[in-house]
Amino acid sequence: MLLSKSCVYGLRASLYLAAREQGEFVPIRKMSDKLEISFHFLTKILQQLTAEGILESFKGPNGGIRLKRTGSDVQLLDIVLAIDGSQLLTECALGLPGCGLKNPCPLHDKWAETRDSIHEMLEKTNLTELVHKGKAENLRLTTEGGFDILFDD
Amino acid sequence: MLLSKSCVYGLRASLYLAAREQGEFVPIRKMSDKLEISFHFLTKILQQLTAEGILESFKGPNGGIRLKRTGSDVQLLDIVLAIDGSQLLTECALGLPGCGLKNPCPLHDKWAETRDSIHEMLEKTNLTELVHKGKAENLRLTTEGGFDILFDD
DNA sequence: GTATTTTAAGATAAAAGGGTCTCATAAACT
DNA sequence: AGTTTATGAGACCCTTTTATCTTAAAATAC
Ligand code: FES
Ligand code: FES
Repeated sequence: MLLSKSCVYGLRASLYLAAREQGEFVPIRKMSDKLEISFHFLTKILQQLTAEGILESFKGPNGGIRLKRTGSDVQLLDIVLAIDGSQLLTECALGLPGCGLKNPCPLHDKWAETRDSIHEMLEKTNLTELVHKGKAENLRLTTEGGFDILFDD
Repeated sequence: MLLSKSCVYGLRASLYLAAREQGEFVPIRKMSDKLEISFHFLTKILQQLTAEGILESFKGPNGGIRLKRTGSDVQLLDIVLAIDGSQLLTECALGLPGCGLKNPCPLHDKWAETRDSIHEMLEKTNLTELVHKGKAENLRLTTEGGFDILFDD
């Protein structure tokens, strides 16, 4: 798989937050219910994103999680790097150490090109952009439900 | 990681075979030594490729493994599909079931495009092509050694 | 200050991927 | 035929990822 499950959950949760009112703290329990992700597992992932300064948390009643920056200021790449790290975008396709530093492998040129296109896609796509699209076309963030599930509280 | 370790080992081994004399059976033990892959693990992977009709095996003394078709007739995609299956090229970037069949996710359009570029790269690259390049520039198939390690018996 | 709501942190368990080992099978040579 | 060389097939183990559970800590409301 391109992205780890943790990373995918992180992306789904971030999109969910970006789709809600800016400034509103959303409890993790609510997110885990809506997005059909295990509460405890999601909690851990959100902790990583909070530690990286992408999300912000608040404890106690009326607490929860929200975006720290605006959705248009968070690129998919930020989330992928925070959770999966940079391996996908730096590693050798044949698993050899030091891609780009040492003598390359036969696949290097072609892979570097493909890898750059992945990098560019992640770097140039922000949350708000996807949320607009998702709202307009009622796309899904979960197995069944459309984007509208985010709003029926 | 884009490709599983098994898949990467399968690719390295296939490149090794394509670089050797067509028709020569190479013992797995020799390959595992040259390519620095565990013998038993490599054996399993090669069995998969043999079952898929990409490689051919022969038991007993002077036996081993060789390509069943010519190197120019084996695309990287064949090996990736045989070992990792088609998930990478068919799955939803957000891990939702039924990408392309059901209502898409917000990332679908962008991911489908990126995914196609991966698909195209794997589909249009054959073993012989990479072997030529590898021989000409003495590229590496292993941590340290160059392509020449394939030939000092 | 006590109860309630919520995140934080860490221990633990289940599942998957990666890797090892053993025995069986086939072919060749003597 | 028996020994040697080699793949085939399966059981087994280790590590990482994924997921769960338990306890702590913080903030609020009363
Ligand atoms: S060295 Fe293999 S992809 Fe760069
Ligand atoms: S539905 Fe998500 S990538 Fe196609």
